Amino acid sequence: MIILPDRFLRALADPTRVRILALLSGDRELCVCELTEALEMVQPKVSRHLGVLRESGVLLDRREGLWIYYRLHPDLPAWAARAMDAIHDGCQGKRPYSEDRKRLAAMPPQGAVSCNV
Amino acid sequence: MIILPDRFLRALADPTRVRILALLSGDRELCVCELTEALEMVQPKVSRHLGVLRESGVLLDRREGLWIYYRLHPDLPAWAARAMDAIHDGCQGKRPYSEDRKRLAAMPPQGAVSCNV
DNA sequence: ATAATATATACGCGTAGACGAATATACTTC
DNA sequence: GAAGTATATTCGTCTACGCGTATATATTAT
Repeated sequence: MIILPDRFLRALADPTRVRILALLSGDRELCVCELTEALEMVQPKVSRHLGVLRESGVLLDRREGLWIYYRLHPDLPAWAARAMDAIHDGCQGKRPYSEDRKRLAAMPPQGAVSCNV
Repeated sequence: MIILPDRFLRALADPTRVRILALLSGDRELCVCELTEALEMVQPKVSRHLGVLRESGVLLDRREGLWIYYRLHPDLPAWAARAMDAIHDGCQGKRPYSEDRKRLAAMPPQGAVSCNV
């Protein structure tokens, strides 16, 4: 899928989606329930935003059993990857992104427990 | 003004604003009527979008007589400047950005004629 | 002061999009 | 196949926002 600047930037134009991307930056791969818990949001809300990012080509998903893992799309054009990197930097040490990371880090390793969604 | 990723990305979430930024990238400084003509849009529309970009801290304006010149805000944090650069790359050679540039290049030098807005 | 030019703002309208709640789908296990 | 778990989608509602048109503001020139 060809991703144009227009479409790409539209996809990033929501606070929740920026938080999701901040969590997925740096080659992380997370399942929906991990995101849901780290962001402290209800699952349908997270899924909807993931859907927007997926359909605009920013994220790629992969199913593994019951879980669906999301990560930055590996075929992102170079300019988009650079932009994501810059944004990732911009989120460093700022709220609510650092709190999200903290919550994520405090979670038991994936698969250890069932989701409580 | 402190510009957060959230706010920054919101400001870029419109096709017209991306076109404006593509024209202002690379240390260009343009007045409203130049942008209006290059984008082939009515003046109030351009002014409104410039206002959004100005109020979110992405652009800085400077008055010189009747004209008001806009440019990328020189105090943009490093991450935001990098993001702008990446986006600029993403616009290279694509429509409608290259057409906008072409129209801009074809215009008589600024100040040579009065605006026909 | 008046006119002319460049830019900004106000107003009313229509649409896109975000939300909560409910429900549907997909997969696994028993 | 029935139950349980993870994720996605639908629906109705509400708000944010972009648009066109008209008008206001600011500056310069006569």
